[in-house]
Amino acid sequence: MGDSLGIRKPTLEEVAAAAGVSKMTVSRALRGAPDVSPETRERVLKATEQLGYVGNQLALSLSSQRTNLVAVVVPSMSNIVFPEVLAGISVGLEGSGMQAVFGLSDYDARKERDVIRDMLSWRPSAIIVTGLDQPEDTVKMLRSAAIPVIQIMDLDGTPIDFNVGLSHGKAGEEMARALIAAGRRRFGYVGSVLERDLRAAKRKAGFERVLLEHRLAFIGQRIGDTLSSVCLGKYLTHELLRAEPNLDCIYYSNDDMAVGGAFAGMEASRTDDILMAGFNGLELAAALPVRIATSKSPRRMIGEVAARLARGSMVTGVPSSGKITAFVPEIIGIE
Amino acid sequence: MGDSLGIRKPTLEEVAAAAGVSKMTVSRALRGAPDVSPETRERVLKATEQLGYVGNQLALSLSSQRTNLVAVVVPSMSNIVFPEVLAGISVGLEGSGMQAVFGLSDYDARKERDVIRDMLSWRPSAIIVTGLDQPEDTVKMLRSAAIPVIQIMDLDGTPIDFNVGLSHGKAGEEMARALIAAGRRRFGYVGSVLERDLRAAKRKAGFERVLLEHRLAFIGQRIGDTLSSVCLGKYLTHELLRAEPNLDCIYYSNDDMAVGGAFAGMEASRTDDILMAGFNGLELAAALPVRIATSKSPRRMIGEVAARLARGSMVTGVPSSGKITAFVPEIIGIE
DNA sequence: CTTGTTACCGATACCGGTATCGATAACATC
DNA sequence: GATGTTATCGATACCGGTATCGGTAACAAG
Repeated sequence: MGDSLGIRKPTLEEVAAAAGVSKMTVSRALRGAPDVSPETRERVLKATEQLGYVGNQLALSLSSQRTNLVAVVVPSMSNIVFPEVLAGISVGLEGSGMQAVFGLSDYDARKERDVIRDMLSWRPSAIIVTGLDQPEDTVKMLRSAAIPVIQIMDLDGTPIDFNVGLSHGKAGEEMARALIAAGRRRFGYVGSVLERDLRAAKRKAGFERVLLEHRLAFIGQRIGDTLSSVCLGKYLTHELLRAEPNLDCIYYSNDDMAVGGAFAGMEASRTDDILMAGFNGLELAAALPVRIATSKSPRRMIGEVAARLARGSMVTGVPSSGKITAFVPEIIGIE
Repeated sequence: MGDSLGIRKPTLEEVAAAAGVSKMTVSRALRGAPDVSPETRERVLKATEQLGYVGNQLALSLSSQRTNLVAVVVPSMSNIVFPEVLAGISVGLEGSGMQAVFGLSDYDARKERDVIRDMLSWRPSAIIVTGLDQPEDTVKMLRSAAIPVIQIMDLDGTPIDFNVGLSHGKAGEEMARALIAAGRRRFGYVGSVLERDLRAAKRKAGFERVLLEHRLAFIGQRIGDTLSSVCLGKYLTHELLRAEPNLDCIYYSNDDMAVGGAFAGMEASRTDDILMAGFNGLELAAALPVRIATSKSPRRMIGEVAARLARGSMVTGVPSSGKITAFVPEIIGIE
């Protein structure tokens, strides 16, 4: 407990006593408000220093009726995507004095609702949530919070307030088009728990729409029942390659799975005649000894833009940018 | 702003008015305190429901003089290690009603101090920080916060209060011993910005101590000047292999770098005569088509234990477990 | 009928800040 | 000397909860 368990931290009142002024004057001096003489300010600052005074955000926020908190809810931390979004948010918040409070929903709508409720009880000045597919009661809660709701990552749906992301349906479509244009015809699919990762499901649906347009379809697919991972991707790919040896392309639910697929391809010596396609554009994918296709999602940027919107809301109550920020992922690794 | 910008959220007072009781009674009813008749409780709950009342943690915490916040400061989010620690913390906190507030230090001591200061102004009931090497003024600040300070990941140093992690010096030593026992003799090293990643530096120092014991030394090394990544590991490894073609083992600052190294080895067709050794035991490393050696660090577990300590502190003020929780990483991938 | 006892509830004082308005003193102006 | 102006500061009332104590009504016991 430090070396002073139980010793309360000094309050404004105590600093005031030490400086021989009222706490109101201390408050003004520390905030750099006018109406404080230079000498008094000096005395106050010295007393603050000596006592090691640290402001109390609880009292500040309660009193001033606004917090510098931004609530962030993401589904998972087990692949690098959401951490990078968080890093982007952290960078975007830098210098604003705002703090991110984060919670995990674990791809579970009920858990998400509970986490959001907990968050809202802190009266954050903005909340960033993942996706647009919250159930009705969650949406109602978010609306009645009367703060900007920033929905990130996804674009396919009706946003509550602000929306920063990309269309996963279109991303799937574009990838399919690019692969077909590159001559691929015999497609397989490898993914995992799509009923939870709705964005992956949207990409798959988009991909299939385009396949259908070309009178094509997935020849074979494997859906895992654990969270996506490199291991799972590798395992399922081995399975799929055994069952359908004549595939010339496999679309994966994301890059983690696709990298696993690439490893499986290497182990099966199928690196030349089959192309693995993922989603995200992980740094890892670029370093791979074999080429894989992927769509580069602007994860950091999404975080930064979301943070900017949150910042704006603190100053003006209304962010300056538009309601929807749409990104179009760049496809790389084909040809 | 939802559909009700500016509409203040209902307060206890308003719920009380709606239920026809005093706000004290509402407070009691909602907290499940005794001294409330079943009928009154019912009325209160209905009013709460109708108004969509959500408690105000600011007022609660200020009034009760304790928060359910746990501050967490980690250096980075750009590899999967710290996100997994955060996930562990999140899991460990589950059901306790506590919230994690997180900040990034970016491997920068000054930034870390500022972030910690900001965090402390929220009067968290515990704080989790990374490593034991905070400068004096930061330590002073942490001590005077009069809350449990939980230092994680590292063990080599003097903890402030609680310490959960492993000895990176020893981890380096053990890896060196294991590799030497397996017959490796001609070692190289690849790492990045060690003056910032102090734990990687400790591992390297430990590794070198054992090398010295055996009258060995790194034959060649490459130190990058950007953050560790798969790409960087691959690039530096190619460089090192060109400069020192007769190495039979390369020790890396972590698994990201080692995986990059493995890719370089594959590209240079050196998978049979040289072993790459990293640190962390990433899931990715296990899926690789080639074997690499690594020490499995219990990242999730460290997070969970830290969270448990934080929880304990909220109830009793003093966690029940011991002051130091030491893990010994298991070495895998040799033989 | 008086006196406890118990169950339930409200009034009041905080928690540690900020907003607002009023007070005081020093100085300039008439 | 009376008055206005400006700079500086303090007193007070909040913010939205909780802790604490006291009050009232109903019922049992004497």
